[in-house]
Amino acid sequence: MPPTESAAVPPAPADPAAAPPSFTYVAGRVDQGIRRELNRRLRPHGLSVPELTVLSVLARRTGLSNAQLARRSMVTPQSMNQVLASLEQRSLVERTSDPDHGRVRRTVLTPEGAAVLGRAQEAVDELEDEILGDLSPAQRALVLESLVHCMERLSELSRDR
Amino acid sequence: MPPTESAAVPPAPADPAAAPPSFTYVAGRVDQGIRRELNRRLRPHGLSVPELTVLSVLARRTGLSNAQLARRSMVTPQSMNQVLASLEQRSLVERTSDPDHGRVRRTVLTPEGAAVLGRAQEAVDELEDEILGDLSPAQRALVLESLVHCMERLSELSRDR
DNA sequence: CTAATATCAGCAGCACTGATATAC
DNA sequence: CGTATATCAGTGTTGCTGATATTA
Repeated sequence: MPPTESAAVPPAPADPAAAPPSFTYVAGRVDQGIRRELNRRLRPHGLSVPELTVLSVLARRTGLSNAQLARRSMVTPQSMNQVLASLEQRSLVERTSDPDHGRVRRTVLTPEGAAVLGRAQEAVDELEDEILGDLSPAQRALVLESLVHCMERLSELSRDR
Repeated sequence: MPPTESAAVPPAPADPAAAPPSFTYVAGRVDQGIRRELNRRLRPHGLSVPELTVLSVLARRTGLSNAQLARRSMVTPQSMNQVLASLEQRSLVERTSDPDHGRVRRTVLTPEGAAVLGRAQEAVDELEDEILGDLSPAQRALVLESLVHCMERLSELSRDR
C-alpha cells in the first residue's frame, strides 16, 4: 500500500503551512490542470490548446492581425505566427493583405474553421461545467470579472518591455 | 503608423463579441502573462517557474515524495522527477529514503534552498501586488477561494485516468 | 500477482531570441 | 530614419509517453 497523503505531514500548530497559498501558485496549478484536460479532450478534434484559443478569439473579433493577436495573448509575434501558419495550412483560417496597410495581414475564420471551433467548444463548455459546476452564478461572474482585471494588468506589464 | 486596435473592429450590435470570454480562456491568458513575467523576474535568482513552484510547496509541506508532488501539481511523475533532479543537483533540496517504504524518497528543502526561495519570493510578492493591487482584500480572498475550488475539482479529474 | 514508486530514455509542443525584409 | 509589421531560422524549456526496476 502507498503511504497516505495525510500521514506524511502531521498538522503542526503555527507553521508556515497555515498561510494561504499564493495567487500565482493557484492560478498556475489551475491552468496546468485545464491544459492537461483540454489537450486530452481536444485531441479528437485535431486542435491544440493555443490553436483553440486563437480560433475562439477570432470568432469574437474577426480580422485581427498577427501582431494584434500576439499582444492579446501575451506571446511574441513569432510564437503567434507559428500557430496561425498551422491553422492556415489546414484551411481553418484565411489571411488576406490589408488594402490600406501593405504589410498587415488580417486573419478571419473559414467556415470550416468555425465548424471545428463549434464542435470543440462543446468539449470546452463541458469541462468548464465540471470545474465551475457548483459555484453560484454570482460567484462565477465575480471570479471571471476579477480574472479579466488581472489579465488587463498583465497586458500592461508585458506591453512596456 | 500602425493601425489602431479599436479601429480594426467597429462595434457591431448583437454579435458574438458581446458574450463574455470563457473562464478557461481568461485563466489561460492570466497564466501565460504570469509565467512570462515570472520567468523574467526569476532569472536573476536562477530559478524557473516550475522550480519555484516546487520549492514553495515544500516550504509549506516538507517531506513529500515525488509521486505526491506530481499529483499535487497535476503533472506526470516523470516531469516532476526532472525538476527535483535539477534542484537536488544544485543542493536546493535533499532527498532521503523513507525508512518505512523502501522505494519512496522524501524531499526536503536545504537551508540554501530555503534562502533562495525567500529571495525569489520577494519578486513573486511584488508581481502579485502589481496584478491584484487594486482589488479589495475581500475580493482577493474570494478569487483565491474560488480558484482553490477549481484546483480541487481538476485534481479529481486528473486522478482517475 | 497487483499496485505504487522511482527513474532512464526519447519525443513533441510551444514560446523564446535573433535576423531579415517590407511598408508606413 | 525610425517604427511596426511579417516571417525565416534556431534554441531551450517543459511536460509528455514508453520502458525498466524495485518494493509494499
